[in-house]
Amino acid sequence: MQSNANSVNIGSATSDKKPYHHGDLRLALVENGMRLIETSDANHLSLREVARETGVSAAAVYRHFPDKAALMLALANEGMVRLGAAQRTATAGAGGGWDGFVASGVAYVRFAADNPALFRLVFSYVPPISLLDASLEQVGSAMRDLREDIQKLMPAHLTEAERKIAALHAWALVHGLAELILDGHVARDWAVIEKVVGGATPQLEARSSE
Amino acid sequence: MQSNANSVNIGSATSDKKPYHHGDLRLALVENGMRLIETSDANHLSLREVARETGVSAAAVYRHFPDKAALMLALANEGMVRLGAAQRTATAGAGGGWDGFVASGVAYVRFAADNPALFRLVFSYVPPISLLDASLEQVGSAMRDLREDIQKLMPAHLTEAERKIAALHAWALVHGLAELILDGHVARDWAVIEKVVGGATPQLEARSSE
DNA sequence: TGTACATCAGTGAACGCGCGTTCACTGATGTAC
DNA sequence: TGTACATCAGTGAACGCGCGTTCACTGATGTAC
Repeated sequence: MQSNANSVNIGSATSDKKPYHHGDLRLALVENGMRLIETSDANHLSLREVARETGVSAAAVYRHFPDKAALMLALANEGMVRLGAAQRTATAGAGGGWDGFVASGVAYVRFAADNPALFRLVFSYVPPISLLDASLEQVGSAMRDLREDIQKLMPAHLTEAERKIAALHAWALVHGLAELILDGHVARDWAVIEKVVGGATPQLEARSSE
Repeated sequence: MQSNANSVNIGSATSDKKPYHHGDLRLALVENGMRLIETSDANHLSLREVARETGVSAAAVYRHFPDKAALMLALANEGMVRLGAAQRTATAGAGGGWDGFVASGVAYVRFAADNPALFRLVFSYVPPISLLDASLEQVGSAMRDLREDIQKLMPAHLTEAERKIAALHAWALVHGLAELILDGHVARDWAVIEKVVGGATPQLEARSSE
């Protein structure tokens, strides 16, 4: 099945881009889109660019995706999956517990720093009108997994309400760090970032000394 | 000097937009730009749109700004100023101290929620290559003020290094909340947000119970 | 008070660009007889 | 084994769009004599 002989672009062989060989164009589009969005510094990815990179006409994309949003959603979904994987790897690597929790947070920030455009795509494309559309479901569920992963890592002695607040605090903290780094307001200083994510926050101290 | 009689667009009186009267077009552009960006839900503001809203040709903008980036920078600067003002008002309203600190953080989040496009413009347009350009200086300094305001509000008994970490923590926390709200991942539930910003974080508890 | 002139903030038409999307089409593939 | 045909994933040209920016221009304003 996976013969690599019958190239589609025999006619337009001038392109030096790696030509797409018959097989799964949908997959090739997503792969090339991911490569583009990992590489690119701009935070705008166009359908034509993905098609161009894949060595295929823009119209060909419409055989596999109803519109641009659907293509972007596929990329966002893949990004979401990778972000989750990076976090889980980090948690496991740190041996769980508090260190694992911190490692997971740092991994979140590092993922953003390493994949700026992808990170932004994930969070801007995931939940627009959310639950109605079926294709959004899988992305939505990846996002839900991420939230639940955070909650699972919370200290066990907290009440449900406390866990919710604490999880949101943790998420917002790493998300804010990520965004500030991407916008250039905060340096990629991992020693500092680890301290911020893992360190004690001043709030408790301030309260107790009030 | 501020005669309001000599309208510039006598010829094209078909427009029902409030016509621009001679005076300070630069100011009018910024004002209308601010109104547009406060209103708009999209996070893209075009030079032509601002000119249109002001009732003036797109080319007229170039009498007052060298290019689009300069216009956007002016808007970002104004946004920065307003954000700072909102925070200082909130701090003062809460009477300083810990409550003031929390109020300042909540004001930051609320400002973002109320002015999504403006908030994003501020943070994306402020620091690109930063210090080299003179017009960037004023925006840069407004940003510096904001950071210093945060640091000033930190508990006094911390060391310089601790303050730096703590300030970054606080900033990242509210910034992350803001972004997550703008992307629709977190609800505009101000009771919850106040708890997240003002509440004790789980980190310290987790560490002490480790 | 009147005339000649420089200044300069605006106009509006045009430019080239890249975009998302549509459309009639082509040519290879696989199946039915 | 050979022929007729349906399927369908691709092409490439075209569409309309809004954008940022440039350009020669116009017409009001203020000044010099």
